[in-house]
Amino acid sequence: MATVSSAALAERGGTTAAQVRKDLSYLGSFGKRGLGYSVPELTQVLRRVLGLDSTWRVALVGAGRIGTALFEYEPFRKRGFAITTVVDSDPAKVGSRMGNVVVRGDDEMEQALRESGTELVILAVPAPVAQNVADRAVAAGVKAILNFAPAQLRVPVDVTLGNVSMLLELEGLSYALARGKKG
Amino acid sequence: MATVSSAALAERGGTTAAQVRKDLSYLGSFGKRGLGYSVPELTQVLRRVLGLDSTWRVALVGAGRIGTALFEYEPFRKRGFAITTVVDSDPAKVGSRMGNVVVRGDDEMEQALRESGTELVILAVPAPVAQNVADRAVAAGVKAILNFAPAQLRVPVDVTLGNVSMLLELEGLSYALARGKKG
DNA sequence: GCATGTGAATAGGTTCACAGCC
DNA sequence: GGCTGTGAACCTATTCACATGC
Repeated sequence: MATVSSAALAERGGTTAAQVRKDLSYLGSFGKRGLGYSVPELTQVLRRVLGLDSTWRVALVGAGRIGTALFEYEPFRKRGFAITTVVDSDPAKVGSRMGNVVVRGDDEMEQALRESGTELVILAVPAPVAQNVADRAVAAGVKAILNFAPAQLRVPVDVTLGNVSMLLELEGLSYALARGKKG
Repeated sequence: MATVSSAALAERGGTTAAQVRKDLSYLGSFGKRGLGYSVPELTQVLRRVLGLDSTWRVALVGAGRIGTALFEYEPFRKRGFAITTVVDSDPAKVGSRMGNVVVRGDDEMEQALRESGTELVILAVPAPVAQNVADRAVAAGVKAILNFAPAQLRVPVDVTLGNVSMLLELEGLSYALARGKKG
């Protein structure tokens, strides 16, 4: 059984079979009618499309509690996202090691990003400074930012921004709880 | 100037004025034509609707790196989300203190959730055990779960599930980078 | 026979545009 | 005059349903 049906994928992913088929159809038609999708072929196609077969230079800016946790976050490593540059503004941390990466100072950020050829920055800094750090990262040639700060960042169109909104999610649950009491 | 226009809100929030007006219109019509929205009134309404004037009992399950970081995450505290129960499966951690909260063992989880009257659980456990822990939390009366594990959880309809998908976001950026190289 | 791939139908959500009110 | 509130137009995304091919 090296094959999987759209219904099975939907079941796992919490969506519908039609949705799965429609989405996959945009990547070409490599399903076998009457059978389903070949698992090896499917993984290969998805890895390629998602760019998971390439290796991106990833830098972590902000080595506070969240940043440190992300540095060692297993799911990132498992999928091949290795953080090779770390920047922090705390002088006490600069020069120390995280794994085998030496923490660079905030004033060296642009240089560190450029010399490592970083394409992707994980931004784990306090909200008030997030926009400023993002601007500097963009100026240093970064093409994608994963923002963990609860702040609405503005970036140029050629830079991709991803947000991890822990606070918004929590507020969403608060909303649901408040509604639930009523209804 | 204790008033703000939909255009100004849109500017800050990275959306459009029409969108802001449409959304706010569902909460009643408390804007003043020709002026905008009263800031105190707007904050009050939003706080009430989001349930931020209520205090929810929040428990943290999983006191690993991510969990510990969340426990001390400033934006949560600032908005009034205080974690008053912590559970971890590591015997070395059980009985130790985080702030002034004593860490409870995994086998005490249901009891700890029940005796604290927890409505909301922050789930910061490894993906393979996330569903099992979620099921147990639901059985213990939890009504909302904020899941940090890269896993698609299944919960009853009367339980609200929020996901913080760090890995998915990162994969999304990988996709954008891969596309960007081509186009 | 069974499951994909895909046009057609539907639903959902965003944008337009303007009447209404301050 | 300026800005909200909202029906209508529009656009995007999901669901349906079935012809197609293994």
